[in-house]
Amino acid sequence: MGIRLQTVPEPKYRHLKTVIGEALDHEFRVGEVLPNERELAARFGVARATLRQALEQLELEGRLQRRRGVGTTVAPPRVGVEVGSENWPGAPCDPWQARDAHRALPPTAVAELLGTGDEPVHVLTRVRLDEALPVATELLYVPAASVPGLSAIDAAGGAARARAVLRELGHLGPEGEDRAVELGSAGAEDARRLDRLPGSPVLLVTTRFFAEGATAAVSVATYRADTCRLTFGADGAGVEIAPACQAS
Amino acid sequence: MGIRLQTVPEPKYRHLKTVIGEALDHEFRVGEVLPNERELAARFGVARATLRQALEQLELEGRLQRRRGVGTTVAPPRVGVEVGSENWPGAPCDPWQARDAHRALPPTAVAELLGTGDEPVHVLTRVRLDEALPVATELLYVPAASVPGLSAIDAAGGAARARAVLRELGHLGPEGEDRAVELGSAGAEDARRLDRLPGSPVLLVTTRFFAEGATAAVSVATYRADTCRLTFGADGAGVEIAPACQAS
DNA sequence: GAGTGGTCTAGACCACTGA
DNA sequence: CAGTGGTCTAGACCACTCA
Repeated sequence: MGIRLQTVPEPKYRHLKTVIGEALDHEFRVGEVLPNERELAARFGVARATLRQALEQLELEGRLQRRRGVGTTVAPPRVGVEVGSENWPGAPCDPWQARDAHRALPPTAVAELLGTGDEPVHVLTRVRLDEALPVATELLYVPAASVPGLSAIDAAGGAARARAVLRELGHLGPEGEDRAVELGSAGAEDARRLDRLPGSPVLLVTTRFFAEGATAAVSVATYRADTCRLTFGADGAGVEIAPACQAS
Repeated sequence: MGIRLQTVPEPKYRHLKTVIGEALDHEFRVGEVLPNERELAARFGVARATLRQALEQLELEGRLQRRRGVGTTVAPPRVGVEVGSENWPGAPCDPWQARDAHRALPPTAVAELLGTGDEPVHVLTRVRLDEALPVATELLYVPAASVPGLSAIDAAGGAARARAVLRELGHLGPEGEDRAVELGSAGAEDARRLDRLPGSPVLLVTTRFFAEGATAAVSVATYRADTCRLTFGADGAGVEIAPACQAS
């Protein structure tokens, strides 16, 4: 029989994806709105569910943006977000904005990384913006031992306390960090903060910060997978690194 | 009206996801097969499509594994794959296996990174295995200028030629690298090599390798998002890095 | 209130796996 | 071959946005 090039016909939704994808490249501009789903489905002669399967994949790839009640628009290229040489929490260039702080027991997975048994830790909630749009949310777990200068029970709550913890963290001698990236889906809380629906795909970045021979903090950051490209700066010579951090 | 805690009921599929997710934690072991989709849908009193929405998200999170003709099984924890201190292509610890090599025009995006205008480059196809299972595929683009020792038109094809290119690359003086991670979906080719369906979510890792003041090569690697957690080794003191690479 | 995408149903048939 | 997940249909209603 020779080589089997196309034993089985390509599923409709995949063909649709190709066709629409090409149309996006040639016939649409960034921000332009597509015809609505019922219209598109009719035009291609498929059920709406089938069309949606194609649109979902294009959205996953960051080519489309869909918003309930509004419509489907052509997405801009993903923004590069520097993660690799992310600054130590509390350092002047730290791109995160503190929102809140409280004390709580970390999830067991985090507790293991921190090596603090059943002790409660500081939990900071932070947000990372790009052009005023949220691109990530973060939970930063800081053991009490990492911020000895902080009065154990401080009445200051919320953002003010968060900044106090960060200030103390900034005084430690950074010794490096450790990172893992994996795919996840946004929980209800994260989805709200990222202005997405729960279940949207996100990139989960877990970072361990080391100082003075111990794990000083663990960060679990949730980046919008549709709009973000995580970048890890060059660690060699001859290449420009982001220059000085700008005040903002 | 006070605080609105639950204005709208949670969608069924999301509730299903929670319920099944908890069941996975408590009542199933890794590798165990779940009842089939029709059975589960009936048991939960929902349409099969609704059930599938829940299963899809659980699969996205790496908690389930579904295979046509076989069934749905509980997935093992994701494997950590070291990416950060990935060795220079052709170095002795390089975790990739060369499969093929040919000369071709790179995609325009890659051509821009390489800075080789319209010139064809070497394109190596490589695979990365973990425990004998493929976790990633890669296209490595190597400009002719990076491998001057290679006879321009060498009759040796396939894996042999790929190894020749890598050998030459290994002679360069590495000056660092540059990396970006984003979400994508597997193309037909990648899907086949990764033993997944086309369109499955993947982590796209684009790496620039620098040597002698120029971009020596660009790698576009496609990691299975369901089974992989990309790790970026510590760059500080006091933390163990992967020891010597074992011959394999 | 009109129009959008999001959820859901109850079917059907197909492609693939493994016994 | 029987049983699995994958694709597809033609509807329906809901939640949300914005004029």
